[in-house]
Amino acid sequence: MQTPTAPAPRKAPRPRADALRNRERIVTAAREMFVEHGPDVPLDEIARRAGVGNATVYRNFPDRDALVREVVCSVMDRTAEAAELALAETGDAFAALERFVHTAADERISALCPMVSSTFDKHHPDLEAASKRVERLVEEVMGRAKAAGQLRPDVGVGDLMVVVSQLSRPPAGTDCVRGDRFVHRHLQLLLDGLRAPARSALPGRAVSLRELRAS
Amino acid sequence: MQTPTAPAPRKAPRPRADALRNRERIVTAAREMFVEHGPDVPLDEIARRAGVGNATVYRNFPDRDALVREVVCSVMDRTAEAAELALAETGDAFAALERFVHTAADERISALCPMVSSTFDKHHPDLEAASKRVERLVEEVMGRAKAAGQLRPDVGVGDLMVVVSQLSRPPAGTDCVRGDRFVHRHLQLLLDGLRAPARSALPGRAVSLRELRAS
DNA sequence: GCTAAACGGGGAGACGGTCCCCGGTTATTT
DNA sequence: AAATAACCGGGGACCGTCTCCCCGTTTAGC
Repeated sequence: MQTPTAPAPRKAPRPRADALRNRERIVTAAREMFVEHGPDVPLDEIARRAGVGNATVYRNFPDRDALVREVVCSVMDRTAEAAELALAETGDAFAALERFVHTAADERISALCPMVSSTFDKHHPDLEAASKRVERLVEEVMGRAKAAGQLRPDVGVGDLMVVVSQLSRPPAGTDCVRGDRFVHRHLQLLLDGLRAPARSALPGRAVSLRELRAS
Repeated sequence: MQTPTAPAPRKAPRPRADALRNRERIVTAAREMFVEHGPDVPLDEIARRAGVGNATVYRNFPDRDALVREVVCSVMDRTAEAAELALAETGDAFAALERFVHTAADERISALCPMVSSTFDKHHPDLEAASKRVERLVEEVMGRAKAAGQLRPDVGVGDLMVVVSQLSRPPAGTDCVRGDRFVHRHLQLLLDGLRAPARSALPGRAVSLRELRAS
């Protein structure tokens, strides 16, 4: 009774193609909406933006947290890919870091703000995996720039993630069609501040991703 | 029938002392709540945080916009005072700028984010007055640092206000007791990026406060 | 072409925010 | 110190909105 073509060991009726496509569209829409309107945006509006019926959202995700988690994980993956792309740049190490920062902003890294929220399970396995991967890759990007004496040594992965998130986030209450007119400008300011040699001493200590999760 | 002691020209029954105190407490509470939870936070919670009954809020402010406007104006005044304080510093011009930035963050400058919101009357006279004052003073602080060759010339008042607001704003969805542990650290990074000579060219143009208001 | 899975719109139920009412309290006046 | 008027604060009604289910219709996959 085994269908040799389908590797379905048990109860794996592979979902329909349009179902997968819709799920993807929902995650994409949710990412944008979370960035623009915060994590409390009505699910019905996410559905509308995704071009699907509201029921499709509720079918795919048992509750809001599940959707938030999926969005956060997907953004982490995108961020990780941005880091890998930057690492492929074999030339100037700081240029690689710059590329990573600007790309991460475009990939809506600020959508993982809910990660530090109180009502959010930070210990979900998917999440910890994605988190580890990002931290390792970004650490690598930053490490190279530090080793080349181009990046100040007193900043951590957490510092970078928070600052880029904050700078690329749309201002509160904005119905931001404004887009990212200023974002890359301001990111560039930050990057100039990150260059070695440091022009001043920072208060506090370099922060890691782990410290960020520990609310 | 004139009471010579009270300079009440017409219908100016000076409000009771506790009424004024309560009004002030409400504005203070609202500032914190707007910063932490955005401009849509329930008015009842603002009342709770202020330690007054909800009716007192609705009595003092005809609608939400009135309260928001008052908060924005008060924060602008605080920011202006921070700038004046910085200008009093007759020594190093860039040190004055640094002092201003850190103080503005502590004074909750990010509470004037709603100013760029769509549903907000940007042409109210009180607001324009406060706005003018802030722009003039910050322009002066930055001008001095530029003249001294310490501040890169390709940044405007708008750039500074936006960046400081964004960096000092609590991450979305945070019930932020986290406080500003990292804020001053990250502001310092920014300040290092602001120093002359510029380490890179910024995309776009220097932005003024006016451009910011023009949604 | 058949079947079962997925879709989408409409609507019931519940939750939460806004705003008013009114009995009690407190500051001010003489 | 007593009178008076303004102010306070909690409770509750109204209303908009979000959530989530139901069911007739559509569409992918065999």
